[in-house]
Amino acid sequence: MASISVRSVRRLSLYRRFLQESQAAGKRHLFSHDIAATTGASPAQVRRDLMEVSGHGSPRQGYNVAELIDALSRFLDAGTPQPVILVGLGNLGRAVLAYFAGRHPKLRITLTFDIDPAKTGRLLNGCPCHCADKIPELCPAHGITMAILTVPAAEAQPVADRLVSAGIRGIINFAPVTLRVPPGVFVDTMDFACSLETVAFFLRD
Amino acid sequence: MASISVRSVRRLSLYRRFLQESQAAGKRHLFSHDIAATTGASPAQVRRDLMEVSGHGSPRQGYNVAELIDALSRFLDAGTPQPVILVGLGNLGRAVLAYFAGRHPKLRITLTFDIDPAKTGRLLNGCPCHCADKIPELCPAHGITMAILTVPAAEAQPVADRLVSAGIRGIINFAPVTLRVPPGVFVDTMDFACSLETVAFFLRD
DNA sequence: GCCTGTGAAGCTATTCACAGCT
DNA sequence: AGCTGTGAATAGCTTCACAGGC
Repeated sequence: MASISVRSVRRLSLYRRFLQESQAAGKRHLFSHDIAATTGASPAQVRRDLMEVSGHGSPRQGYNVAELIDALSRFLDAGTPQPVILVGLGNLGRAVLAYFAGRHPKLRITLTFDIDPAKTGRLLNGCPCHCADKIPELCPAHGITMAILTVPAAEAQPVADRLVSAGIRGIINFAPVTLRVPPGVFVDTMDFACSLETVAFFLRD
Repeated sequence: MASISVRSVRRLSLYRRFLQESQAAGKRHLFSHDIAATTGASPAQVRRDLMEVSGHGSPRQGYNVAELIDALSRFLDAGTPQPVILVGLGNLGRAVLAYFAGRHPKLRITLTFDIDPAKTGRLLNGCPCHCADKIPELCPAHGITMAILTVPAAEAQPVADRLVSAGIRGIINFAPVTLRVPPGVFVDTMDFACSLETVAFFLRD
């Protein structure tokens, strides 16, 4: 497989979500410019991205929605569902947990961790919360490779280090910190302070 | 001013935050490779980005931390503090509100909005919550141009439309939806479902 | 010696433009 | 006629490499 860029994969994920919404709304066929319009890409880019998943469209009617969703899912999803952990059950952690609850068939938060004894041992959104000390034991035991990190900024790097040594190789980081991780570990930081500053900058003309 | 890319501005914002932390830790001088190492950029990129703000470093000691923070702030910040509104006080909205409370000298959430009467009329983190109906009245009255959108996915586009007609020109969107906005309005979507799928993809080899 | 600042090169991503199809 | 799929062209971003300075 020719190596595909992070940005293309991200767009493919976006296209799939839009296609699923369209399907729910009763659409059977869509053109590249339809997908482009509501996902913010150009029609040419949609077609080029879709080359990677080789879901063929017809010139007459465009893309068959159901077929394309299947092709995208085969491309994007692993065969088996992937368990994900969430570390840090503050406001943000609970919000993210609630957001993901039961939403994605292939990516489910199956365990959560916190250091606060008041939170451990309970269920939140049907999901057990363990003491963060258990990370090195439970992650390998459950074959978990992905984590969502919603701990305070000061904790983020040390917790990330522990996650990595527990076998985690993908992290969605909500702390306003650039994590240092070894090669082969993927991190995506949701840095909204940075986003806000960036948007603010471009409002000044 | 030569036009600068969104990505450069984002990195500059990241550099500044790192410099502020370094300053708090007692650092007076830093080299481009120090900044690069902890922000995930290359040293050459740091230097190139910093060309834009023309904060001059010396070959002997690198960059003077205090001077560079000043230069970055002059570049990134508007002269006066910028008020920001937050719309949608669910779990996520409250988490984001708590996160920003008092954190940024130039960007402050000054008003929040929700449609739930149980939430309106109260203070959250010292910030008054109004009924969403008041957006068209209050935003222009307070000269607000930026919004953080933490409403459910189905509400995001209609609310965004109302924000735009109330004069909002920058939106940080947390809903898993690509917003359609007129030219001149900046949107940054924090799409963590998408991020998680993308990270998951690259873990499969 | 080892840094910064920067032109130039190299690389990646996006768009163009058109052949081929229905 | 109007779409898809795709090679070619363009635009944009990142790194190289080195002159200049301490």
